[in-house]
Amino acid sequence: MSEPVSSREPVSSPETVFAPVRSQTAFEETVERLGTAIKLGLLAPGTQLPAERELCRRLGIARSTLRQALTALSQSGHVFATRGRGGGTFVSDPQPPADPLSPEMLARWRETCDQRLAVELGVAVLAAERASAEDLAVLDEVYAALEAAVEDFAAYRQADIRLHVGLAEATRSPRLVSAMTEVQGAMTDLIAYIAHPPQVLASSNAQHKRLLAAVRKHDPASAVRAMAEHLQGTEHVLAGLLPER
Amino acid sequence: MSEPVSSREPVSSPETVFAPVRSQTAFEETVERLGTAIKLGLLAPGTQLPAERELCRRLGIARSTLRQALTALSQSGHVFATRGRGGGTFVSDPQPPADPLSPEMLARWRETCDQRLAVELGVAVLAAERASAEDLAVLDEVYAALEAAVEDFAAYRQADIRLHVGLAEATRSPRLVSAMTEVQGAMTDLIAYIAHPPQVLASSNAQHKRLLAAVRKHDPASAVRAMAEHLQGTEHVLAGLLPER
DNA sequence: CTCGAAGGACGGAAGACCAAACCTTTTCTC
DNA sequence: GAGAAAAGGTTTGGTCTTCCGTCCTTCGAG
Repeated sequence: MSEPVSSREPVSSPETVFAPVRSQTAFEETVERLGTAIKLGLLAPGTQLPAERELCRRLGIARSTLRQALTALSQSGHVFATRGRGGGTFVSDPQPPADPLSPEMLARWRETCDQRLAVELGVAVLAAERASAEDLAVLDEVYAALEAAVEDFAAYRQADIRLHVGLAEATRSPRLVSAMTEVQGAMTDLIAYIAHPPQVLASSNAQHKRLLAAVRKHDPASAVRAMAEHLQGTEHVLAGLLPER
Repeated sequence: MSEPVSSREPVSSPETVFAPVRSQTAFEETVERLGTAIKLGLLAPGTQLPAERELCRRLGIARSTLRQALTALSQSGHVFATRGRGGGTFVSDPQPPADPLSPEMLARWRETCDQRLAVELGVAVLAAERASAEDLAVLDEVYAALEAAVEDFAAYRQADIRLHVGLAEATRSPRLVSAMTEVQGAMTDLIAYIAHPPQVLASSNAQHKRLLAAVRKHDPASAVRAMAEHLQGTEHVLAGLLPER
């Protein structure tokens, strides 16, 4: 080497590189996955889960591990199981009350919003590029449910999640779908205890409407604008109620 | 129940909910983390890693587990270790040639681009909102290195990564930083074997310039536009050379 | 020459996960 | 009504990963 290369010092961020490596166990991840799917209503109350022997095969884990997770979810009241032929594991109805959100969750709320911003903007662009007619038909249905639910926050949030997850599915990108469900799960924990008067939900719906219109026109730029505005709404609400940083 | 509720059927996507749960071991995750940090140049050749006893503490894993990872990285030629006082583990210089990308990686290249789109758009918006004067100074430096490297793809790619990771750091959101490094690692694998003539790099730099200008003006909308255009460039190149789906 | 800091090696304990059975309960079918 | 079938519930044993602690080896600084 004739000459020292310009920048050989560590340019940045060994903090991120050497940050703790958190290895979630299969048990934990299963509880998380099924739990959020239930909390988000992706698995509606009353739904029957696949039989244990098939579910563990689909999840790629041992049956004993799956049973650990199901036992945990059953003890927390999210599912219940009945024995015998025709039995099975079912999503509880009604669901148990949400547990209070953890302090560390609350401390990192802005990071959660940042993550959501990324996922939602990406989804907005790709959904606008790729949504098919069938996708749009489904989304229109969900939007109708959304308009019908401005008076009932629980139902509204339910439909809201279905809309956003539906958009993610329209991108045909499994990773974005799971990223969306994950981030919506985190957002639900944050949003749960915040009052949402009907007029807020109505204005939120106006944004939904413009978002869907942009997707229908296959106009990614407009979709991004509508989505960004939509997200800013909830972020401002949170910023007003939660401690900064 | 007096009346069946409107939509109680599973609305969508049990496929995603019941998708296989991959449980990465601590060993694998450590190899991944350190390996990509090295491949991306976040840990430059010649850099000394922290001592094993400290590094395992920072990573939150046992020393034996860390040593497994270091042994793997040493056998693949990415690092080497010297014993005795003043010794340590160092990033190799030069680095071993990149191994050919796996077929499953190649098959999912579009998903990787989708993920990148989300991360980069989110970073573009938040960096435009939050970048400080110091952040911009660093980014300007990196941009200068970028302009000086249009003739040398390896150096260019190196600086390119530093720019994008630098933007992520400007968001002050650790999750976005790690998401960025992860996705850049995946992109590097895809990009490695594709010819990049100087004029392509130059036009790419024009987009970088507009991106930085938008960030400097704290104009998220422009930043998103510049970033989107920038990403489309590489995506079109890949689409031309890689099999669809 | 000695001390200390670094990598290197071993061995046991604990826990997560898996695999393959077998048991119990319930219901459907003949 | 008897039995088959389908579901959850239980037990056992084994493998693999990870952790923890201890000790060894090397070699530069003082």
